[in-house]
Amino acid sequence: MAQKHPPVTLKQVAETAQVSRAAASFALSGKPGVSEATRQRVLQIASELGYSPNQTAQNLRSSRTGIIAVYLPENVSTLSYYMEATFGIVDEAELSNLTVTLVPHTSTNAPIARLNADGLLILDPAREDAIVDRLLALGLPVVTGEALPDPNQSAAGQVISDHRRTTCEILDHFHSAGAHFPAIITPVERMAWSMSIEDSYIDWCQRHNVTPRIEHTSMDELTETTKFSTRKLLEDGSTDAILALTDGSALAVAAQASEHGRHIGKDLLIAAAVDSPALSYVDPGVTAVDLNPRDFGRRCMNLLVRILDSKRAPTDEPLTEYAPTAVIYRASTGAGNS
Amino acid sequence: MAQKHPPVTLKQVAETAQVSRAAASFALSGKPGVSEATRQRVLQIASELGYSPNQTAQNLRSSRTGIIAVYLPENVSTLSYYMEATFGIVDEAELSNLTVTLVPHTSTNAPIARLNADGLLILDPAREDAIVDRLLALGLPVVTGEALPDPNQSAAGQVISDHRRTTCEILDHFHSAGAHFPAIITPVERMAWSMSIEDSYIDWCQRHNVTPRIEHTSMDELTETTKFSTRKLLEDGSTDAILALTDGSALAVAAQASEHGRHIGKDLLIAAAVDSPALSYVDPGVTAVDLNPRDFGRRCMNLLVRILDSKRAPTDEPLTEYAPTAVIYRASTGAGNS
DNA sequence: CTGCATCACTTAATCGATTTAGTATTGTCG
DNA sequence: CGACAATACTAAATCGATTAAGTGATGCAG
Repeated sequence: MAQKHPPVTLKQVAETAQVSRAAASFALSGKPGVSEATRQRVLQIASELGYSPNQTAQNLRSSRTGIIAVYLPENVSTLSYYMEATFGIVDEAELSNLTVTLVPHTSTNAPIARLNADGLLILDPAREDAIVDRLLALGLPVVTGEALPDPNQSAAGQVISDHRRTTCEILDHFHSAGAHFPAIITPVERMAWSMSIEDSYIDWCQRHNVTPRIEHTSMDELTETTKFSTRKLLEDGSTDAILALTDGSALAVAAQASEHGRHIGKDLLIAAAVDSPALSYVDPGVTAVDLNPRDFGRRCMNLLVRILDSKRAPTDEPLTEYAPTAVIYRASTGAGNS
Repeated sequence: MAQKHPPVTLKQVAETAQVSRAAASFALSGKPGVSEATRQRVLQIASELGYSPNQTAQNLRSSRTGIIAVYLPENVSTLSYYMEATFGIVDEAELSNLTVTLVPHTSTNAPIARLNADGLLILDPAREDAIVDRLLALGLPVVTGEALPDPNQSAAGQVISDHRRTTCEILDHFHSAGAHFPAIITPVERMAWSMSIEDSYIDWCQRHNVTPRIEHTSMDELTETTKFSTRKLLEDGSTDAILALTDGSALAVAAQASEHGRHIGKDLLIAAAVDSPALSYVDPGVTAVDLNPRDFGRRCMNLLVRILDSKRAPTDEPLTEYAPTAVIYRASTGAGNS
C-alpha cells in the first residue's frame, strides 16, 4: 500500500528527459529558457514519475518557509470563536499555499526563537500576556486580530470588529425593551475588544444618565466568578439587563439568574458580546453578537498575505481592516425578533 | 525596534571564530572533533552574534521537516473537545521540538500532496470523510485519535477512549435513578467512537430487555435535527432518559425538552457523551463524559513521536494506546452527586 | 561573409547547514 | 629514531531546488 519509493527529485526528471536540471526547472516553473517541445516533454515525464518539488529545498533557496504562525490566547478554549477563526485562517492560507502552525503557550523563553515562520498572526492580544511581547520582538511581520492593547506596541496590520456599534445596538435594544439599568460582565484580561466594549458601555451610560455597573470575571474560573458577579448584580441592584462579554459567561449568568428566580427575556434581559453555537441551543436562546469568526480569520490572513507581498516599509501606522458583525436577537432579550 | 539584520549564519560564526564551518558545526552540536577550548570559543561567539541555526537548511540535510500535520473533522467547530485536544497536541509537540500545522478542509485534490510533514494525526476519522482516505494514501506515519472506522484502513498507531465503559456507566446510572427507557441521539457520520457507543447502547438494551431507541442528527444542522429527534422521542415514547452523543446536541435536547414541559433531572434525565464547558454553565448542569481532551491530544502526539523515533516496520497491527475518561455527574441526571 | 543578437541549452554557484574524507600535528611505544 | 595512532582540524561533498553566467548553434542585417 504505502509507497516506500524515496521521493522523485528534479535531477531524476532531468536525467530521464535528457536535459540539465536547469532546463527541467525552467520547464516546470513556466519560465522562459526552453523550447515548447522540451517543456512539454519534461512536464510529461515529471507527471509520469510523480515528481513533486521538495518544499524544503525551495524554502532554503527562497529563504521563505511558507509558514504562518498563529497565536491564540491561553485559557480560552471555551470560545468556539477561536476555533472558527483559526479554520478561517487555514482556509485563506491555503489559497496562497501557506501552511498554518500553532504557537505553543508553554514556550518558556528561548525556544520561541526557533519559531520558523514568514509571518505571525496574533488573535486577541491581551495586555497581561507576556508571550505577546516576545512574539512581537521576533521582528516578523505581524497582523493582530483586534488591536494591540498597549499603545506602545505596534503591528504591521490589524483587523478590527466594530464593537462600539454592536454594544450600543444591544444597549439600545435593552433600553427599548424596557430595561434601563444594564450591567456588563467583562474578563479581567485587558484586550482591545473588551476594553472598547467597556468604553462604549460607559459612554452609553453617561448619555443615558445611568451609573455604570461593571463586574469582572477571570477566564480560568469563569463559572464561579461569573455566578458570583451575577448574584452581586441581582441582589443589590436595580439591574434589569446584563451584557456578558463572553459566550460562556452569558450561559453562567443565565443559569445563575434562573436559580435566583429571575425570568430571562422577561424580567432580566441577557446578551453576549460573542456568539457561539451553545447560545442558540439553550432555552431561551441568548442574544449575541455574531463576529463572523471564520470570515474574521480569513481577513486576518488575507491582510497578512498582502503585507508579506508588499514588503512595504514598516510605517508607524498599521494597516487596518474592518470586519463586519451583526447582532443576533434571541429570546433572552424579549421575544420580539426571531 | 525590529531588527533588520539578516540572520547570522554558521559561516559567519566560523569566520569570527577563525575556524572552518565544519569545526563550528561540531562545536555547536556537541559532537566530538574539536578541542574543548575551541568549542567554548565557538559557543561564546555564537551566542554573542545571536546565532540560531537555519531550520530550513537543517531540514533539507536531514530530510525531515519537524512538522506534524493535524487533521480535524469538518463541521465540528462547536466541539471544544477538538480545540482542547489540539492544544494538547501542540504542547506535547513542543517537547520534541515539533511544530503543528492544520490541514485545510478545502483541499480539493492535488494540493494535498504538498503536505509537507513528518507525520500525521487524524482526530475522529469519519467513514464519510473522503479526505481521510487521501491523507492515508500519502504514506506518512499516521496516528488516529479514536480508531479508523473502516476495517480496511489502517494507521501506524491509535489512541482510544473506552466509550463502552462510560456508556454503560451512564445507562446504569439512568437505570438506578429510575429511568428505564433510555434513548440515544447520535450523529449520522460514522466515527469509531459514536459507533462504539451505539453498539454498547444496543448491548445494554438487550441485557435489560429494552428496545433500543436511536435517533440520528446531522452535524451541519445540529439544532434543528436534534430538536426534531427530541420531539419524536418525547411524543411517541416512554423515553425517560436521553444520551446525546455531542455536547451541542445535549443542550438542544435540554432546550427542546423544557419547551415540551419536561423537567430535566426529574422526569427526564439527560447526559452527553462528550463534556464541554457549556454543559457545566447551564442550569441544570448536564451530566457528561469527560474525555480529558487535552491529555488525549498529548497522548496522540506522544505516540506519534514514539512511532517516528522507532521507525518500526509497518506491521499490520497498529500500536494502540488507551486514554482515561470519567463520567461527570451533574443535575441533569438527578440531584444525587455534585 | 562577417558581426551580432537570439535561442536553447548547460555549467556552476548558491541557499545554510551536516558529514565524510582527508591532512597536518602531536604523542607514544618499541 | 621510526612507525602508528590519536587529535584537531580543514576541504569538499551533500541535501534538492533556483538562477546567474557561459556556450554553441542558428538567423538576420549590413
